[in-house]
Amino acid sequence: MATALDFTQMLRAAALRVTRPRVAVLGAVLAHPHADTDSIIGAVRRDLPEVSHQAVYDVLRALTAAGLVRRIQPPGSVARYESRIGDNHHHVVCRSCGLIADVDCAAGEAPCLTASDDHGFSIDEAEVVYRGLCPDCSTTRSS
Amino acid sequence: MATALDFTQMLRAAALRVTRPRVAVLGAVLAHPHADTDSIIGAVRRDLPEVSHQAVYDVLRALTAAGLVRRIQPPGSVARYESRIGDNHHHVVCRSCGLIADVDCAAGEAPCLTASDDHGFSIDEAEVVYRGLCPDCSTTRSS
DNA sequence: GCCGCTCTCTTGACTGATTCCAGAAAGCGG
DNA sequence: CCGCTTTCTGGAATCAGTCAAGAGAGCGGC
Repeated sequence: MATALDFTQMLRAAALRVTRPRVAVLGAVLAHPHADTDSIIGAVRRDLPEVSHQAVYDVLRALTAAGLVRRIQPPGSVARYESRIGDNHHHVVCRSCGLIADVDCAAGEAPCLTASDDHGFSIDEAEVVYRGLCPDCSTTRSS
Repeated sequence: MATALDFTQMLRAAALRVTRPRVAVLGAVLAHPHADTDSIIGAVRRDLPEVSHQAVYDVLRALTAAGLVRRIQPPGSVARYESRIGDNHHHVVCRSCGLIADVDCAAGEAPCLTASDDHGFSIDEAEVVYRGLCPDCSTTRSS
């Protein structure tokens, strides 16, 4: 498991100031993939009870801008953050319970990045959201 | 161009009551693809100045449930509605100006529906959002 | 064509996530 | 250790979307 020291180095590497709230938020995101902002605030406050939600929002934005975390916004849900970055993976969202799981890109690389007709757009990223039922909900529903 | 009569028939076919607000909303969505809720309210009020935003939200939900329109929620934007349904197409969103364009699925059918590892999920839909710069913003930025 | 049932629309208040602001506090380089 | 600059705190504001109650309107049967 990553330690506060690792987080410190990650922050420094991104040219960000190292503060207690930042280390805590970074640790929370690493520890809870796909956590929504509220959960992150809760996790952070277990270490630092006095952090304001404001600080968390601000830190998350800074981390996102620095590329240390990625922000995902599944339809019908609030913003979530994850720490797997740079590997072009996508997400499955359960229609019933909202569970999110990581999925590697269909062909192992980035086939979805190429649209058949790009309308003159210069596309630099593609995000894929699969919708369906997670194993649990699927079982419950069919039984 | 579709007429109020066509909308009436579409509503009846979907077993929905035909009301003035519904015809107007359906027409607005057909006329303005990718419009956000506010724009739709505005468009509807050009015909029926007295409709409440509530009615529009309600109608949009009814139309979505009936499968007459599709709701899309690009990250960083409010909900939008479109009338192209059932053809598995996706969207390009301009990072700079927010413009949205339709894109047919990369391989002409539905390759993106198959995830390499579905974690036991039963996937029934995939939504792809391409991110990039539209021609206008691309030109402006590079010049 | 009229009646009544039921669904839909209007009005207005409310929620919950996110953002804006100003001042206090804390990290970093020298 | 100092001072500058960024960051954090606390509180208020915004904005999309939702909830609720009562008035109004479509549809099916007569």
